[in-house]
Parts: sequence; structure tokens; C-alpha cells
Amino acid sequence: MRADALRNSELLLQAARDVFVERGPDASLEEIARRAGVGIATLYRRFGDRQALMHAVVHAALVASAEAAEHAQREHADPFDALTAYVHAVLDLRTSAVIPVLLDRLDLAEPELDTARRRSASIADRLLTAAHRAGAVRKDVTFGDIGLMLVRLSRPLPGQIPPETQDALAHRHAELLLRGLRAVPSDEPLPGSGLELAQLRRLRRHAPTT
Amino acid sequence: MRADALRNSELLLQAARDVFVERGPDASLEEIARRAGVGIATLYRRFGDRQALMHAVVHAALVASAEAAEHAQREHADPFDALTAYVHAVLDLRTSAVIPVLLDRLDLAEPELDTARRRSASIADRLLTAAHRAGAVRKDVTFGDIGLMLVRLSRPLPGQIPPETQDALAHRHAELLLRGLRAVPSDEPLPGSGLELAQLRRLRRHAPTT
DNA sequence: ATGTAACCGGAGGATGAACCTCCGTCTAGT
DNA sequence: ACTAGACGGAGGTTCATCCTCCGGTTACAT
Repeated sequence: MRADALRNSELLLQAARDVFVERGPDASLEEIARRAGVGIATLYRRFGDRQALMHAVVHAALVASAEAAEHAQREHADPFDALTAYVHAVLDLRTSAVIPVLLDRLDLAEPELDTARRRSASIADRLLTAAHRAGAVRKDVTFGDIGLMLVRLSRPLPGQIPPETQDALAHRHAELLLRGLRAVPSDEPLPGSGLELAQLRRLRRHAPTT
Repeated sequence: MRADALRNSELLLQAARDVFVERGPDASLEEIARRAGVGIATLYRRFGDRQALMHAVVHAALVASAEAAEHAQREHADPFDALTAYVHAVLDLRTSAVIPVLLDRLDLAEPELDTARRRSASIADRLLTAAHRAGAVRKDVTFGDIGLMLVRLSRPLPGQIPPETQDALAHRHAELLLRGLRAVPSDEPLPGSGLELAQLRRLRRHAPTT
């Protein structure tokens, strides 16, 4: 593969990731090409169709975040620090932003994707389990909670906010979230995870939705 | 105004709010009409154009959440409980979801909108100030933090998730957030709000974005 | 330096979605 | 029972996106 072709492939993958995140799975392929700074023909030549492009984007995201998880585990002895590093890495990689957007359109049975998914999930799960075992994280916080909060933190805020600001805010709010996850002395169960729905319902008594 | 016309107006406002949240400010007006269960002509007859519809949606949202804030303050003696009730109410009203989506397209100078905005903001601000004064909320948590986290919590998650699940998750995650906001003994400043950016930078050293 | 295989960009016809008006029908309220 | 006022949806127009084809350009080996 020629060097320029390789470079354009990577530019297209990045652009596709960002545009899918912003505009959803039906985003214009021409906008992706435009954003990558290449012609539309180059996109079609490289990826054939929308499906193949989505597949490539998701595969790259899974591989990158698996590596990030391994790296976080290797570099940080303290489990909470490792988890924190992983959370920030995933925000930078936009993994949690792009995958849910494309999930419905993917063939998850496809072996290449399935392998990458399992690998990524198992390493991330190990990170949280370690944090739990060390007593660093609230007991009632699940893997799903963290995953979904990462989705929320990854998604771009609506309106015209410069990308650097978006990123800075996401990382700041991630810290806010991590404080919420952290085990504290007064460790009451969280409504919805267990039995304490009554308390939540009480607090939600408010003026009716008009 | 005839009763059926009034009912259709309200259905349209609700549908418009939801569709704008899901599809952004350029959402199809025909989809809005479809979702409201009325003909497209009814939408045009009632609101004239997209601009007027957006205006009406935002105005309704501001008024409703101002009322919710007053209600929360009136009903809860404890400032943290009041704040909690307000957060859950705003999630139900979708205020924080719809306003940022339409913000760029609105004429904020427009008096009717400006009045509603000031009123809503000042009441909400009073809620947080009270919580701060009571020492119930971390000192480095700003009004902007809460507002933006509400935006994140309000936005629909991508993919095919049933609305009830979306709502339940949003409220659960709101609790997670509120725990993070709550003042705790080991009350280190949050990176980004003050000076402690070095720590954040250290934790963010991870595998490079590919 | 030069040849060439591989790569590139963009024009352009086809398609389909959304806009917005017009008009014949229906019904809420007196 | 009457009618003012509200209703729905057809349809002409406009416009973005799709995807292919082809003439020009470039990386790289010799």
C-alpha cells in the first residue's frame, strides 16, 4: 500500500468516527470525505460501502481502547488510579461515543469484531473488579453504570462549543463522576441498583410535566 | 380557541421538543407533525415557521422549569433535597436537553424569552447558593457544572433504548452525579476548577490516540 | 531522471426526503 | 342544525446525498 493511500485511510477513519458521533449512523459520507480532506471517490475505493466503513471504525476503536486498558493497568499500581486513567483514555479515543451510535447497524457475530469486543470488555472488566476488590469503588456501582456514564461524557454537547472546550469539560466531568463512584463511609445504596427506589420516588414528587 | 386546536398545539409542542432533542435543530417538521399525530398543515397553521415553533418550545421549557424550581424550594426544607428534587424535575421536563440544541437559532434578545430565561436562571441559582451556604455541596462545584451535567444526563443515549429505560437510567445517573457533588471530608479541589491540573495530566498519560 | 502502476478528485445523473401551499372535508360549540 | 374554524394530505419544487466513471496526478522503484 502506498504511503499516501495509508495516510488517507487513517484520515478517513478518524473523520468517520467524529462525524458518526456528531451526526449519527446515517451521516453523509460526503461530509466524512470532506472532513478528512479527501475526495468522495477515495472513501468508496477504500471502504466499499457504509457498512464496511462502520465496521472499520468500530474495530479500530475496540482495539485502541483495549490497549488503553492494558496500559492503564500496567502503569498504575493503585486500582482507582488505573480506573481513572482508563476513563480519561476512553474519552480521548471516543470509543464510548462512537460504538453505541453504530451498534445497531453492525454484525456483532462477525468474528473479527466479536474477538475485539470480548478482548476489550474483559480487560476493562478486570479494571473495575480490581477497584471493587480493593474497596475503592462503591459496591453498588456496576460495569454498566460506568459504561453508560462514559457514553454520556463522550457525546458532544449540543451547540457551537469549540472542540478543546468540549474535551476539557468532558475530562472535568469525568472527575466529578469518579468522585461519585468512590467508596465513602456513608455508603448508602444507590436508588435503582437495589431496593431503595422509594427514596428516589419521594424526591421526584414535583410539579407535573406540562 | 377551539378545544381540539388547543390540544393539538400542546401535542405539537411536546412532539417538537422530543424530536428536536433527538434530531437536532434541523429536524424534519413533517416528523414532528407525524409524532404529534396531526397533519403537517396543522403545524404550519399554528406556528407559522420553524423559528416560531422553536421559540414556543423553549419558552414553554423555561416556564416549566422555573415552576419546578420554585416547587422544589417550597417543598424541601433541606437544601440538598431541594436541589435533588429540582434535578430530577428538570430531567423529566427535558429542559436541559432541548434548550442547548436550539440555543444558537434563537433570538435571545427577544423580550418574552429573555424574561423567562432570567426568571428561571435566578431561581435555580438560588437553589444552588442555598446548598452551598448550608455546606451540602462541594465548594468547587459551580452552577455551570450542574447545568452541563444536566445537559449530559438529559440527552438521549444513542441506539434503540426504550424511553422508560432511558428515563430510569437518567435518574439513576443523576443520583450518581449528586453523590459526586456532595461535600465530603476529604474535599480536594476538582481539576479544572482551580489549580490542580497537574494531577489530572499525570493520570491522563496513556497510550497515544491512534 | 523517468516510467508506470496505483492513486486521486470531482463532475453529474438518479434518487428520495423535506418544504410549504392549496383546497375539499369534517366537527366543536352555539 | 348550522357554520366558522379547524383539519389532513396531495403534490410541485427544491436540494442534499448517493455512487460511478474517467482524465489527471503522484509515489516509488529502477
